[in-house]
Amino acid sequence: MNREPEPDLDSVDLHILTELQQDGRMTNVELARRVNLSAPPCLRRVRRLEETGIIRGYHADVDPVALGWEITFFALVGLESQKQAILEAFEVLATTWPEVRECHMIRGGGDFLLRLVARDTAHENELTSRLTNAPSVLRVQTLQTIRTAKDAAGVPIG
Amino acid sequence: MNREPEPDLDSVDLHILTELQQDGRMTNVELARRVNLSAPPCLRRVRRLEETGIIRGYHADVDPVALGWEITFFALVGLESQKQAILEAFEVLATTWPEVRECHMIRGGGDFLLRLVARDTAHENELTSRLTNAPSVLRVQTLQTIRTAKDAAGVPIG
DNA sequence: GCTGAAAAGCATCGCCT
DNA sequence: AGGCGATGCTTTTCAGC
Repeated sequence: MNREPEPDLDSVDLHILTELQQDGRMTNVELARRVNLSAPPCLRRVRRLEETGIIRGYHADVDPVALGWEITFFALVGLESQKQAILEAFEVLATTWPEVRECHMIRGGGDFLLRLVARDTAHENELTSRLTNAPSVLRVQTLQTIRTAKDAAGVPIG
Repeated sequence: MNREPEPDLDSVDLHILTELQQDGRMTNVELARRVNLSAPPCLRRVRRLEETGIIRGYHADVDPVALGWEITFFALVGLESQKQAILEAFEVLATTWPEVRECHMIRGGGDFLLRLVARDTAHENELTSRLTNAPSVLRVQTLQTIRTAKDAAGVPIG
């Protein structure tokens, strides 16, 4: 799990990453077949990609609506100060809420972009006002997703 | 792959989803051990979750920086019209670019929130101006991520 | 809807190229 | 580095509770 010096990836590695990004539960035998390798060297490559931190993990992609999370929304939150302590306090608050799934600090000072899920409109309103009333929060702009045209896993490869 | 009527999930199903959301490559035997089941019923439950579309897939989580995508940013794009044809044309454009990883239509009319990756600052600037100059685009506000405090897979369970 | 046994398939190792 | 063959697990099916 280092974060280091560009561990040269050849085209087979990139092919492996493409496949696993698309289907992370594929068996090693199937993966090997797709990248034209026999199973043992294929597995060795996968392990190396995991150990160097290029593959950070594998996750099931669960449908939020099926689990009762009807609303996905983003919130652009402006804080009243860019002081380190204020920013960190907000991060702690945001990352503690289970409904906050992502919390990104935005360049330019004192802003955060959050992705949240809510069970319904009332819950969304409650989350928004909890955000608005949180310490040091100046403004909250909610961006409610009505349609997701693309939600690609990971990054482009190749 | 239906999108249907609340297929009642018991606590074991929720436990399975929690585990696979966290480690999507866990073997079925290990999963069964964690949810206190023997392997066959555990596998049947996983298959059922997959078939009903509650589990939509599995993805390797690949480190963008390790693959040369140094910059992740969001773009809030305002269009000059809310006409269906204009919105759809923009969606087609956005989803076609490999650098656009997510494209969400935002409630309130004519806005999209995109998540993009770029190889470097020059590439980011190029993408931003390609967006700004795209047909029907009125304004583009970029939100560059400088720090991601939380990036949780999926949704809260339980 | 579970368990347990059994067959088939897979992961993984050591050795060779 | 990749491939082959052997071994021990894992997956998967099927009978029976």
